Amino acid sequence: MADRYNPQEIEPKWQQRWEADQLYKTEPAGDKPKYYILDFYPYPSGEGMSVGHARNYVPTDVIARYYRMKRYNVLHPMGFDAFGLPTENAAIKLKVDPHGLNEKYSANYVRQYKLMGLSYDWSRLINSAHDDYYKWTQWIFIRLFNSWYDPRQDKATPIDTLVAELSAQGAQALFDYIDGHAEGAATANKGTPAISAEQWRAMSKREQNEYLSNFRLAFQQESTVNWDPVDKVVVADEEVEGGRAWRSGALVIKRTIRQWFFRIPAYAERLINDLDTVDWPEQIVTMQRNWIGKSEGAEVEFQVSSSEFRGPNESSRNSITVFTTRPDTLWGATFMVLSPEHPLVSQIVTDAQRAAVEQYIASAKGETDEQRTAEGREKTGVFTGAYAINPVNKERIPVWIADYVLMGYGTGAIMAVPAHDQRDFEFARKFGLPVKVVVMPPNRVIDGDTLERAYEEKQGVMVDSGPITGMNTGEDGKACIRAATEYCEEMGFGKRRVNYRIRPWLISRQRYWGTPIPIVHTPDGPQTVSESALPVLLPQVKDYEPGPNGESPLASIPEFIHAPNGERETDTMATWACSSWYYIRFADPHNNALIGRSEQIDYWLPVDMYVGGAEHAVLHLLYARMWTKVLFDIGVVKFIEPFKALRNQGMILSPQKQVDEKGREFYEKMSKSKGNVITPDEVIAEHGADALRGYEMFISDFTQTVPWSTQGVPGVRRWLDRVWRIVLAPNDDKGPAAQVSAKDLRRVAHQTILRYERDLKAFSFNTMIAAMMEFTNTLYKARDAGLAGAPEWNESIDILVRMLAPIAPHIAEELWARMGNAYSIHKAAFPVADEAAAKEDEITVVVQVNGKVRDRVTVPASADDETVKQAALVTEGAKRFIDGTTPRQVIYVKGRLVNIVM
RNA sequence: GGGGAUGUGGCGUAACUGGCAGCCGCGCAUGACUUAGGAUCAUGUGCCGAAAGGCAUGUGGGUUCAAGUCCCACCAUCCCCACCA
Repeated sequence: MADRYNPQEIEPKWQQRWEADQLYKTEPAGDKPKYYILDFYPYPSGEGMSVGHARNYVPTDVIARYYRMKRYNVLHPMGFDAFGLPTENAAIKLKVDPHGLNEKYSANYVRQYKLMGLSYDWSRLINSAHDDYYKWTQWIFIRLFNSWYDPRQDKATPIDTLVAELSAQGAQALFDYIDGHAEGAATANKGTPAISAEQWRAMSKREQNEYLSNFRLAFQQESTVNWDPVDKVVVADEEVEGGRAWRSGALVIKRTIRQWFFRIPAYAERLINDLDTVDWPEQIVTMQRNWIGKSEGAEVEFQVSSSEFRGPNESSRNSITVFTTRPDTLWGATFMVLSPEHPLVSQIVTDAQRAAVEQYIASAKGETDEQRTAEGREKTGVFTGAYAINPVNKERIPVWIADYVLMGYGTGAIMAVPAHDQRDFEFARKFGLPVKVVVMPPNRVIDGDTLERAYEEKQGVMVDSGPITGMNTGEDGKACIRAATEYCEEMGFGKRRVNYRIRPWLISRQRYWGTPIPIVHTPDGPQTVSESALPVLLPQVKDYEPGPNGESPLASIPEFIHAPNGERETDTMATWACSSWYYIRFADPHNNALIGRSEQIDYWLPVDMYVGGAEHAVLHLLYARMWTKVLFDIGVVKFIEPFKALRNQGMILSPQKQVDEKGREFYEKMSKSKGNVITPDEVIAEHGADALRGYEMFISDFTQTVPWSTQGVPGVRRWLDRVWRIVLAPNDDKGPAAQVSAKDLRRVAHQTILRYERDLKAFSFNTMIAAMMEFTNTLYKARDAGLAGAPEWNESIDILVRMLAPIAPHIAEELWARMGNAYSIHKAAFPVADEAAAKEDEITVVVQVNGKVRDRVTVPASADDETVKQAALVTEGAKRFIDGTTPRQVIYVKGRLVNIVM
């Protein structure tokens, strides 16, 4: 009798041996086919990992191990997203250095990973807070700063090319091109003037730099941003949820500060189009598309009526440009609305309305996003006193300001068509403005009573609409929109325009624990630190608290600020910057001279399989895609999408069932504060890493959110125990005799290989484990049939243990050794399925009468259709129902069933 | 308001192209072996019914020889976006 399966004994033993032998060290780049499988690198928290974190690490490890056994050259690395507020806040609270905390937390993560038997190549470990890493984050920042997006080449280009163009011919040709191309607007900041070459040359260096920042891919701009009063830091739009900051949960307030941005809108079109080239979950692709928010429509220019205009400069002609997706409803525009922040407001407001307008602007500024967008909130706004002329029908319409028009979208101004837009309608009703119907739904007369919900009608016939009167909007309404746009273009007051919802990516943070921005502010404007001077090191500080007015802690260190040519930038980069390129660094992680040798990058990238949580759908995954495209444009990488395939794992919840106030059952997330965290450490201590790994895969469909079950791990442990016994002691504890032939056993073995590989590639890990359990059960039956020791038996055991190796690497290694094989099973080949052996030679066909199962019949797999039908017709179950009559129809579904229709 | 997902035994789930609903596991029941069992082995386990049989995949319709799967309507839950013109 063999000794018992004891994971506590064999797991540490093999883990030490593997580490000593560097068993999982990546092979050098070469001609072998490669497979790069990557987990979202984690932020290492002081709490360590829960069993929920292992939900993706285990399956990716299984895949990595599988591809190694399939003789691929596999890159499976790990790193840490170490910068950021949680560590910094912990450091402030504990009054310690965040550098030290980072090392401590990361080391604990590494310990836990090793405990789980994960096969990362630890020689490639990276940490985004180490200066040999953030040096290259700074290097990319410099490239962004020194680039702009040339719409004529449709790519990022050195800023010097723009400087040369400006001094030679000015910006007019560039802006003519942008105006003529509906998609080109995101190249420059809104309102950038088209200066002449003379004007450019007359500018001071500082003014020139100021002008160029309208084009740079990394630029600083005064801007109203979300301010988190608890963490004392600005947060990006993407980090605000329901008016509250993502991390601290504090209500954000608006603040106007100079901030650094990346010009991600310039890449909007490519970020949408290239989604067609990736194998990602449909849901994530949709979310990215919605986030980028492409809208096609038109820009239309409205002249401000001169008779009412009493601005400081009587002779200037003001006009308001609006963006609309419904130019066909232009004839129904009965007023205009500007955003309170619109620069034209102060110029067009009449003296009589000035006080009211200024008061409104002031109160709008003081509001939080939550107040502004609260559910059911009534529209607010103020009349400016000015009027505009609707260019299509020359009607004089009033110009209002209201906070429901956002400065950040479109032109910050709209034409209001209350008959066909809900928001405009609500506004018109509140302030008694006229409503004019221009799209008449079929079979319906719109009068005062039915006006209320007229905007819900999407189709109809155009009325009172000049040249498009009488046109039918049709199925999609595109024809009228096209006709109206063409009319505007002919008449010269409008043009086709594509608009994107996505805003510049806010990247600067007024905090200590981040990558310093490699910029020096000189009298001539901001300049990048020279590449040879990188990295700009994060200095040691005594106090990590941000200043009372939100200054970075770095601002209080004179030695840091001082640079030969000016003052250093004291903001740091948000961690999104670090994570936007780390997957590239793994190709050549310790190169101090280059971001990575191109032969390494070209061999390993892009990532073949990227696995992590769906919560990063529009944050990290969008930013990383933009950086990849910039690096592609400037020739650093040769791929346009960083992650060929993406999969999202579901969350694991606490096993304790809760009941809400309505009596409904639910499960909570695991969290330290709720005291319901289950750690891999405790599970491994009791049942071993292999059982934990097995259950992480078996628990549910990979993408599903599911509560942990404390009963589940022992169930898998029991299976491993059964594997242990059937391999090492097949003749102990025999059951009653069973009917399994050697051929049957061999067939199941080879069928299991096929199922295993199919399920693994489909991320169907739960059914993959189920297939392995079934195979194990078959082996027990085969033992009871007296097959132990037969050649087919030995082959099956060999197959079983090899297939077990990716799932449960420790027990597989131990069994492999005890079977007398040479170390290591993880260097052995994966079994190859014999398709012929996997084929059934008999099939059992279900016999249905009128769709109900009445019998079943077993026939040779080679039997032809007629033979099977005849066999079915003469079964006892069928005969009882046929009862001498002739069936109307007999349907045979190959290998599955015969349906006799009476 | 817009977009998306999900709904199957007591529980986690499975079901390939429209073809036997419930694989695998948990739990439970009975038995065996045991000084003992939170070990192991065997058998059973959707519901109703003694059985024959009938009923079952959120609800109601439809298509089909055949529907968990396709179509229509509805209900419930969850996620994302949201005064985005």
